[in-house]
Amino acid sequence: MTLFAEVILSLPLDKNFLYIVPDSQKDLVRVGSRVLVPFKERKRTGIVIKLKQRGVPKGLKLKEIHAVLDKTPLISTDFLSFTKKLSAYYYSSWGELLQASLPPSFVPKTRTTLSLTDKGQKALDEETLSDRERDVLLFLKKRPYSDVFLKRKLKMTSLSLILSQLESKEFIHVKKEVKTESLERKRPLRLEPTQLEMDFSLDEDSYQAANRIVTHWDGKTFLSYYLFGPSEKREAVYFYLIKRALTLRKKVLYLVPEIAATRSLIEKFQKRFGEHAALLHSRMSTRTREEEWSRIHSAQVDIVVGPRSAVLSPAEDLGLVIVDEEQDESYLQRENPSYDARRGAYFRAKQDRAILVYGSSAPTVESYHEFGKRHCLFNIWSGSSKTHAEIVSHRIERGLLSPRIIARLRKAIQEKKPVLIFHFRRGYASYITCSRCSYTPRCRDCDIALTYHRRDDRLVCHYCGHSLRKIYDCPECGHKIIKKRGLGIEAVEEEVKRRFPQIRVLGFDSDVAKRPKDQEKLVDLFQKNKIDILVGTQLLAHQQELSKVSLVVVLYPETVLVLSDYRASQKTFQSIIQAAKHLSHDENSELLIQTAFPDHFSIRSAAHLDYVGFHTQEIKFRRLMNYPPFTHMVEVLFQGDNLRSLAKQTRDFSSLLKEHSKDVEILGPALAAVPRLRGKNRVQIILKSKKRQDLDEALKQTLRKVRANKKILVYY
DNA sequence: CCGGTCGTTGTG
DNA sequence: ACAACGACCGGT
Repeated sequence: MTLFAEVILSLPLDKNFLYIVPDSQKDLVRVGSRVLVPFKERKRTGIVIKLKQRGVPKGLKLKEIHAVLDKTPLISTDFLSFTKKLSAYYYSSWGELLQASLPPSFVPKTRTTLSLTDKGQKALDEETLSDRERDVLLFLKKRPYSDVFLKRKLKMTSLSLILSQLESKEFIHVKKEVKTESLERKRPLRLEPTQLEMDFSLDEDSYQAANRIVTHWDGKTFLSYYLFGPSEKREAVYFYLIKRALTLRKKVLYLVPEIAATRSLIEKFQKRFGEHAALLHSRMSTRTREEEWSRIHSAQVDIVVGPRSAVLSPAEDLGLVIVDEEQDESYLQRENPSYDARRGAYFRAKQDRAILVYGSSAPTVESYHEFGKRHCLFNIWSGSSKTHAEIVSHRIERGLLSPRIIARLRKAIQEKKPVLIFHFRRGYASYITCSRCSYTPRCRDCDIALTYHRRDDRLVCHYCGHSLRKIYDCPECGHKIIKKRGLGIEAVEEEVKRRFPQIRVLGFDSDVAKRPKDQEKLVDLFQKNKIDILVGTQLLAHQQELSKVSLVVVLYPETVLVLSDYRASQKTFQSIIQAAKHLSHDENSELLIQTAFPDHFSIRSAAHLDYVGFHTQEIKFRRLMNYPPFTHMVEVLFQGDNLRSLAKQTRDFSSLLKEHSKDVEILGPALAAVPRLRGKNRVQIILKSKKRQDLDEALKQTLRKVRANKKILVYY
């Protein structure tokens, strides 16, 4: 009897591939093993998801598995089932998701190296080549290159054709090789038991919450909760629950926003849990990541801490899954394979029958609604500070900073108190424009006005990063370009310096401090009172270790509000709350919000730190407009060079959707919010439906029939 | 007629 | 995704 294996490969396809298991490999291969398989003249690594002896379609010339890479299955059936559910929910490819869960070196594939032969060398002298062949050979004259690099560098269409011709003429040598490294490179484990430094001083309501969770926790039932309260109190409850999980000998998964993957968090965990904890984050070296992965996989650690991708970590037997700062959008992966780690955490916890705990001081409207309805939401706000807040109505035409703000700044400076100013807009001006003909420089690839950055005197596209030197004369009419509109953080910094030349002001944004290390440095300077006023963007608001101040100024939070996004109000509210978090708890601390929309409910309720008030209003709007959580919402984004063919593609897609739809609202096709990005046009279709099942049905049927360059984003 | 581009199709 | 294949296109 022949044995066959269904193998899943990292391709953007909803498809498995069938291979013959050669007799020599029969005893080795298992479901969950990595296998090296021939695929289109190359070798790729796949995961075995099924082994069978029958049910093989006839007339298919199957290939044999080349090698089994694992002595024992690398991926458990639980993990397979979890990733499958996640990929189905987000219309992502299962194979790509599985690949994303593994360190890159664990997924070897054929690498092609091209080099010039002696014969090719001669051919170069004899001039019997086409222009393109010549270009390729000249490039390879320097040194051998990989085909991928050559393709990027030469930007030639049908390069593969040229290469195969050159190869058959023996002008180049093609070397194909697969590097399979051994996985046995584990860091030796320090076995000394760590003295866990844990302080469980829970106040009354935190204790109530923790206690209720623990009472219903039997180690074999999936249950989920929401902790609504300030971060310090949430953390105390988390640690209480972590201890509980550890006594039950269960593992813990602790998700934090991307931005929080800082040294301080790492230190906190290593101090508390020592070698029990593994940390994952995006800026880790490949080597460290492999080591941490192996430690988690071999159950050497009890707690895994990391950003969204940590939901794909190989921890087994989870007892507790924590998602802190649940409102944070960095949990949503927008690139393929797209997924939302928040719902990922749900699938994961359910799979392992673990306890799932979300937490935030400003929850998403969706979660607050859902958990409130189920009575699984704990409000642990009691005893929190009474901040004095003030909304200053001000139109920017009358100057960037209102007189009232300036007066407060002056007072703080006199009292030698540090101040934090937030303005959620990078650069000096979001666009510049000619005062005569209104010409505005735009990105050549993205259809977006270029932002002026004064620090390096350049115009920058905030979508693709393309930049050019500032232009002073209008290319249309020759007039001087002078108007600067949509003033950003650099303008605020300049204004503060101009008003208060004697004090130390510093900007804090991704342009000043891109790397976490530089951010830490600036935070440290502020900590040591070497800076009087920090002017920052969202990046500053997210800094965990910033010392508390008695004056926080938020400028024009409506910059977030104007986004054409159904979550704009929520984002506005949340960004103010983020900023207000840096206020000290004493009586005199003050939050000032300067805005041109003083009556907008998201700004009003944020000023009073009144989440419930905000939620009550926002949920009405969501219900009225059929937005999540009252509907499930999916965005299908099409990208292409040619707008006309895009239009046809999307119209066809839309009419197919309509054919298969039952109770699905279809919006569009319409130009996406960013109509052009990196030289590609973008058109989107939005789907909304009360029942996820209806939406699923329509989309699945349509996708079966259509193949186009598109990206699917599931919002809820 | 050929070299090159573009869209479609299959990958086991 | 990527490569292979066939239709089309524009210069000669």
